[in-house]
Amino acid sequence: MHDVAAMAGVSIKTVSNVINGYPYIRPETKERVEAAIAELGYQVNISARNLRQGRTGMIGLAVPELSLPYFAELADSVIRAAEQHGLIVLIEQTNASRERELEVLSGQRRHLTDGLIFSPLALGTEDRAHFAVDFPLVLLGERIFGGPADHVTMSNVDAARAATQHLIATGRRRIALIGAHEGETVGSAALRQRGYEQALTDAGLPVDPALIGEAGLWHRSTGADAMARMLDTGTEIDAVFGLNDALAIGALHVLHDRGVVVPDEVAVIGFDDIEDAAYASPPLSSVAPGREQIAATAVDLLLARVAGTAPAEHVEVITDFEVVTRESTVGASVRAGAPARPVVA
Amino acid sequence: MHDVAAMAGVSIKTVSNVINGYPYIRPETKERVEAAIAELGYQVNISARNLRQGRTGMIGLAVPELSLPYFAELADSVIRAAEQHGLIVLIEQTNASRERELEVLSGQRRHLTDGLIFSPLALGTEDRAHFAVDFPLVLLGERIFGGPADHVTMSNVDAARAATQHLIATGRRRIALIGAHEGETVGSAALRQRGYEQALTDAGLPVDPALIGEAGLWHRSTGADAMARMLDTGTEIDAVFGLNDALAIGALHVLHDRGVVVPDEVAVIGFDDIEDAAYASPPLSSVAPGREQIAATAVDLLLARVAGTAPAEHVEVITDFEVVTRESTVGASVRAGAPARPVVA
DNA sequence: TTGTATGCGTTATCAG
DNA sequence: CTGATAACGCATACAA
Repeated sequence: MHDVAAMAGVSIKTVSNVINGYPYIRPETKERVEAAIAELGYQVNISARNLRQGRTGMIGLAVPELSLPYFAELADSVIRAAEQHGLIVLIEQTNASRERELEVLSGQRRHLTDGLIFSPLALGTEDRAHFAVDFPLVLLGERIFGGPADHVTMSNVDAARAATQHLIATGRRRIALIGAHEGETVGSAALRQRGYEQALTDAGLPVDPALIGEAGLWHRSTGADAMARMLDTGTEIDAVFGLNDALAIGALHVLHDRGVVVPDEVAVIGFDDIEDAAYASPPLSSVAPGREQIAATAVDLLLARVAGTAPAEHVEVITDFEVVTRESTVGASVRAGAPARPVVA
Repeated sequence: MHDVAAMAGVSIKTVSNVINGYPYIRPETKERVEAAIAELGYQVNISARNLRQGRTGMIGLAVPELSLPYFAELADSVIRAAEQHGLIVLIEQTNASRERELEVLSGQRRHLTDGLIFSPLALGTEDRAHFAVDFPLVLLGERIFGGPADHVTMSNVDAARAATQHLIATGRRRIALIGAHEGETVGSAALRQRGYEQALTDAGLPVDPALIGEAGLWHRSTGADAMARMLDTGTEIDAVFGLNDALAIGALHVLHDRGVVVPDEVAVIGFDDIEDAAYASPPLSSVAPGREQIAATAVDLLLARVAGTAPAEHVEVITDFEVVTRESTVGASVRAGAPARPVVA
């Protein structure tokens, strides 16, 4: 910067003014400075600027892991949304470990970012207090802990109910649930299960514990395991509701392996509508949570919090969802009478 | 830091010494300082440290997009590898756009990171000069441009040849290739196609242009399109080699849709061995490129470059690969005689 | 419209 | 072993 000032024959302050677009500056001066900048290939030292301004232009995004397609796609969307505001995203993987999630909140890296978008998975009710942090924080997912922070989510209960209703509407009666978390009451698993049970009850169907498959982590492998266990016990089913698409794809895998025809014998629906879903064999019906909308909203909310323009109380945003029907629930043989296009819930 | 020093009754420099693990420091002093740090909840200001040290503790990772599973999994691995060294990863998405890839190299964000791991896709031979940058850079993928930078890659040619040989070994003769880039000579597409052609020629089989399916972007959708086009022209095939798994999964999707039985009528193999592959229906054979090894090597190489301990000439690392056989090529009916476990190439 | 001087929070130098 | 003090590169209050 000194060199640039010297070359342009101005003071360092003027260089700063030019860089930051200060308006009251003589065109010819500006031109000279810009020429010098180009000539010297000068670039602002962001560390110095950060130190001086106290802001970093970076936001954190903490997710379980990028190898889970849903979070990869979410990260993609968040990065794009942040880019719109000239922000850089710094991704942290928690591996859904309680310890790592607490670390994220304790904010070792807090000084690196202006705020954090956090999708917690492992933290439970007992960790409620940890969410009351003194930096801008937006939570993704249901307002889990009576929320001492802003949060953005779709209604898990409503969406799960809609998915289950879709199965019921296509004639299914013995609907297995894959991905339950026994004993949990506030997480996505519990909420989605609640929606499932509501749909059954509303339709006058019983809630059969034999149809509830546990799966701690929502991976393809755990979905496959849960499906296999259920089939092994001889439980009779005509549909599967995977609490996310990875679970559903795992289930699909096992069904294929056992020679069960989808959807003729068993219909399958997932949740998240990751890109995989559309290309599964058969294509997987799912619930689309409006990923882009979630990402954009979260970034906006976080920025408002950073800028101090957000309301004092914590904000809660509920985003839209959509039940997307594909061959896994509405196969050729069943398709007659069913809508050919995605159904908006 | 001042406050901590005051509370502990020492100078600010001593606090710094304690934080940075300077050895020659009286235990009781250290203890006092640590108590003060805990008491005040003090955390170092990373921006200030960066400014002072000229290093940021962050490295950049530029990939096309995270919604492509291969790059999501790669990012996952790179983040883990970087973590081992106490580094933070900053992900940038190029969308495989030439413009964005050049931007990444022009280094607007250079001062934010100590170095860059870059997986280019759009840049071609004519951009060769842009890779000669004055900051630590490690390229992922084949040494594309006579490499004015370090790079880490597996041998695309060898791996593609091995994949094709596997198809030939299981009795396939009309092997379609999906994902070709017409006219390209240096990118992954060209190299993998070369391996495919070598395998055919070695086996005395003809290289039939009708079997080459173009697909610019390697997405599921483009793979599906290419497969559909080829089937529409009535080209006779008994196997498909997707130049990556997304393409192969797209192809699988179309085959399923047309009622073609995999692998009985047509065998399918992909490339990358993303997690999806194992859970496709049927499970997809693929080439595993040793993702973890690539990530770890790239990070190590970059750090050596940052530390200045790397050799003056540019380094080229070739990583291992493995042909993983699954049901899509070795179905129940064909499996007899074929190895039951992954074959190491 | 432009220049001067100061401090952001650290770490490094060099005495003591 | 510890302390005083000078940078690091920038943005801003204040002057001119």
